[in-house]
Amino acid sequence: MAKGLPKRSEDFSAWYNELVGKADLAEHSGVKGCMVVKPYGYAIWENMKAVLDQKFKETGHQNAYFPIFVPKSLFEAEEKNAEGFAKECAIVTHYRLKNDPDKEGKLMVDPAAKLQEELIVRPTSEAIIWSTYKKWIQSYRDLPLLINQWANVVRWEMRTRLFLRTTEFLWQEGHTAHATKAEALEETEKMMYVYADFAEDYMAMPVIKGLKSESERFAGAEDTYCIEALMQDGKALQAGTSHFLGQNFAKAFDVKFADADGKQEYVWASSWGVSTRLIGGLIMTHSDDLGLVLPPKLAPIHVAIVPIYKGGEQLAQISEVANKLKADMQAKGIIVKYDDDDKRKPGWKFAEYEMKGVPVRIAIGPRDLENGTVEVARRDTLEKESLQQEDLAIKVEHLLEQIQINLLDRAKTYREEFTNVATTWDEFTELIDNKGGFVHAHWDGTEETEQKIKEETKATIRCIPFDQKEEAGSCIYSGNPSKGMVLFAKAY
RNA sequence: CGGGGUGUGGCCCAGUCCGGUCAAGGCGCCUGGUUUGGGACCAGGAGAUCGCAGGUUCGAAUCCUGCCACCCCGACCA
Repeated sequence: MAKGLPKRSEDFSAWYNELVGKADLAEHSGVKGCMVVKPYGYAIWENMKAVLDQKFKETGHQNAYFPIFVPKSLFEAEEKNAEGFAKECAIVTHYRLKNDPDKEGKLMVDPAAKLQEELIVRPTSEAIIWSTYKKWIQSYRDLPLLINQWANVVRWEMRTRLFLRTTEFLWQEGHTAHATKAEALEETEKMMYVYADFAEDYMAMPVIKGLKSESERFAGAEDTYCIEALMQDGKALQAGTSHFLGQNFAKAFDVKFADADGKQEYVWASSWGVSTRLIGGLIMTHSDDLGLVLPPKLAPIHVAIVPIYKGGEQLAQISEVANKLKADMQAKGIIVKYDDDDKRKPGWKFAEYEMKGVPVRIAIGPRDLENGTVEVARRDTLEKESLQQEDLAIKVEHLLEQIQINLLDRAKTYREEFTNVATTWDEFTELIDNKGGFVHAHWDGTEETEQKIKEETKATIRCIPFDQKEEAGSCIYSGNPSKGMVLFAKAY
């Protein structure tokens, strides 16, 4: 593993890219815009997935799986949704290759194997799912229908970045059907809270909950709820969205149900999703110039134990202590790696576990054998202290809790520092251009103004925060009346 | 889609302008030995049709033509 990372302060983008590689999270594949998620990175995703999956089930959802291909005729049924995604679709047109008569050993697309109807590789699954729901829903007794799917989707973006925006990515998408508007709205909001709780409690990533402006709304939605996080470079990251779809998809796919009075009604819908992008958010929220910093609740390894020894005999003595401590910690559900690999020196291992963001490192050497101690180093603050071996598992358990709390606190403090209010256009541009971060400002509510602000500053409305108070003001750009402030930032 | 790069052992890359012991170096890997409290060292060893296809030439990683792929910066988006 190579040494050192670029400094965040000098080139945040290069820092991020190199960190992803050096922490062994993912790498570029031979396929444009597509990544290989490596075991360590995938382990983080699995941890995220496990927690979210449980939360979805606790809120009454079931998992199912729908096809990756969407026939074009289904795809185009909900017009706005289709239009929104049309520019970034991969399309299957043929189903067979054959030997190329002109090029020995090469294959070509068999023109005889052209599909009658093209298949769209799902950029999202509303179409295929709602065409299925039509068959599943007849009566109010079939509602609510609460389904989640873990899947891959493809969006042919112009420009990609590992985890943050890849052509293919992993995500979950919830698709629910309800008898009433109120119920669908409640669901939409509920899932946004599930995401927000996950972001804060597990990722230690504070988020702002709010509503997207019309132009930022999901294609085909009536309303998009979102959680927005702030990265260390002052840019915002949309970390999750939950959409109230109204009856748009029900109407497009003719999904009606008989209510208790036998009257036919269109069902109400929501959809919501988070993706492997969360890993990008996790990285950019906590990590430092030494590498990844992971919150204990999502770290694949909680504790790495590094022996420091001279000769096999000493190693054996240390291993005895290490294995006992490891067993104690494991009994408390702490994931421990005892790294007695003789091919690496301690210094190398220290740097390696720092790069990989392991929350706690324990070193045990001859001094410790004598004193009955171990050296405990925490990744978040880089502090080291010597602790007695007695009750170490309990101490480490507490330490992991503290690290989890500290990471969230630190991220909150950072976000507070980089959240400001602008009352004039000058203040606004000054903040956006020079300081970065979130900027609260009055907006006249028009798409035109939103667009102009974006053109002139690159800042977009991240959301209309739920906890924003209603107050009369005047738009920082147009000077027209505003009903309240909204949240601006440059975004990923 | 514009702009800029890159493609050479598993990885990072030198060499390309100026064609000829040029396929160099570092990391990693294998063998042996010494080491081990912040990325060890010594000795020996294995590993490359220089992105692909043509062409020029006595001779091409190097020059010419065409193609392909990926990355980075923007516009578009999760």
